[in-house]
Amino acid sequence: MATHVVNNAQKLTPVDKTFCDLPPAVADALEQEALTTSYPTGAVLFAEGQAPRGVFIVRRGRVKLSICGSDGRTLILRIVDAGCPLGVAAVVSGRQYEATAETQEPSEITFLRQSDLLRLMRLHGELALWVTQHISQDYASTCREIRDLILSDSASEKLARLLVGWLDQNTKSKYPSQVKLALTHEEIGQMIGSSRETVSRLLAGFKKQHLIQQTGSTLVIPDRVALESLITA
Amino acid sequence: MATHVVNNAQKLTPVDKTFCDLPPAVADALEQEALTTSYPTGAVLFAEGQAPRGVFIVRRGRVKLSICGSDGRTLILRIVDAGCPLGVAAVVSGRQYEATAETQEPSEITFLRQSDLLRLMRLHGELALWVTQHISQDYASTCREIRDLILSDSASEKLARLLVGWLDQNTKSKYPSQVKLALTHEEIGQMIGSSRETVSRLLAGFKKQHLIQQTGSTLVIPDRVALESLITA
DNA sequence: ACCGATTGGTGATGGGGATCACACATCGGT
DNA sequence: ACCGATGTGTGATCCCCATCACCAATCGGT
Repeated sequence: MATHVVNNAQKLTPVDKTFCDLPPAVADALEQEALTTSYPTGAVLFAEGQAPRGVFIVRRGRVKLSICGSDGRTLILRIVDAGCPLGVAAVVSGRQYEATAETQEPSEITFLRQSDLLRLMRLHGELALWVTQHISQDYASTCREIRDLILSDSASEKLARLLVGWLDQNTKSKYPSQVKLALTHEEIGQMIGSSRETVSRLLAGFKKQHLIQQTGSTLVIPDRVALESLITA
Repeated sequence: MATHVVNNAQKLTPVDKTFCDLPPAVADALEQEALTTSYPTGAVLFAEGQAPRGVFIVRRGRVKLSICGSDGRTLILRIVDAGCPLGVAAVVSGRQYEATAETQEPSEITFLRQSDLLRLMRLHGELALWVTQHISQDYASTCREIRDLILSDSASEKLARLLVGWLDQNTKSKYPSQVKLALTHEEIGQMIGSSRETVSRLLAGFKKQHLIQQTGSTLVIPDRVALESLITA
């Protein structure tokens, strides 16, 4: 694991992002009922198939959302950053959690019980709307995931798409063509539905074609367009 | 197409299912604003990528929900029966429709404009909740789809799972081990992410193993357990 | 009853990637 | 500085299934 860049960037407030884009009144109401806890790396917030207990809101850190098949193989749905709620759909619908949530670094996470969330949703229309928006967003991103993973389907295309996607999250950073590689090859494989070895080989190939350069855990993508040209292929 | 079983079962009311599980007051309000139309087979209600105009509620008939990849291949997300709303997530989030909706048989469909839905949601808390529930449901089913399609991944396993799924929708029918085959092999392929030929071969194989019998467009699955045993494999 | 169009069956072939098997690198702790 | 654990590089092999190529069967309309 090349991770553990333990955040030293934010020490202004105890918790940097307040409750996301929620109006202060609602945020306060949430804060009243909620419980914020620190978790170490590898903590499982909830597991696929469990009955919903409540929602978890990532305040600091990163959480891996994954599902696993009958044969034991794992697919990572997405990596969730601070500001995002987890398990909302399950809590609202009362069905079991659709995926497993596991911290990828030491994280601070706010928990809100199912009953409290539902009550507050009834009280605050904005909260209900916020919840609904987030679920739709998750739905949309899952649909994209399906399309990308099933209709591709060369592994190199999927990997290229993943890398380009990472670039897109970095547009505001100082070096927008750099990406911190916070995942093992195995995990990358679990994101694109292929094996560790294939990822290794593909990355090597990309380097040989000068599509990427790697120094330590930093990836540089000099020519984004070249990488994108693999995708339509 | 072996379809066109044009429903002769329900002629009691002009539209059988009223607005699903909605309380009458809300249903009436919807009916006020909504517009119900008859569509022929093959009509496209909305297409992946379009800006959301409103939601479509299937009152009678069946609608195919699909996405398509850059290479033109198609994946059918699910077949939607009467009583279900379509395009809700897109309308609520304001993002583009995530999939394409196309009628599979002559259908009656109620359309409700985006602005009207949002206004009514604000007025009727139950409606907002209903919407949210449906989106969560779609989200859950999409997650299942991902798991089944990516983590399987022998094609026979996927097909077996599909067949068993069809059985589950029939539990209340007179012959719970029979399934009306309303899809072409090509479409089945698009549901499990494989080719027409593979589906043909697999079905032939299943017949040879006496896992299924087919007469006309009726499938009989004599031993559900045997079929399920393919899934864990 | 005809004929074009859509659907279904089945062989042959090839390729992409999973899997197995090792060796090397790197990390983290005591 | 050592050593086990974890992650990475790369060859060899093999098998599933997409694809191509045809033909048979069935449907649907006039």
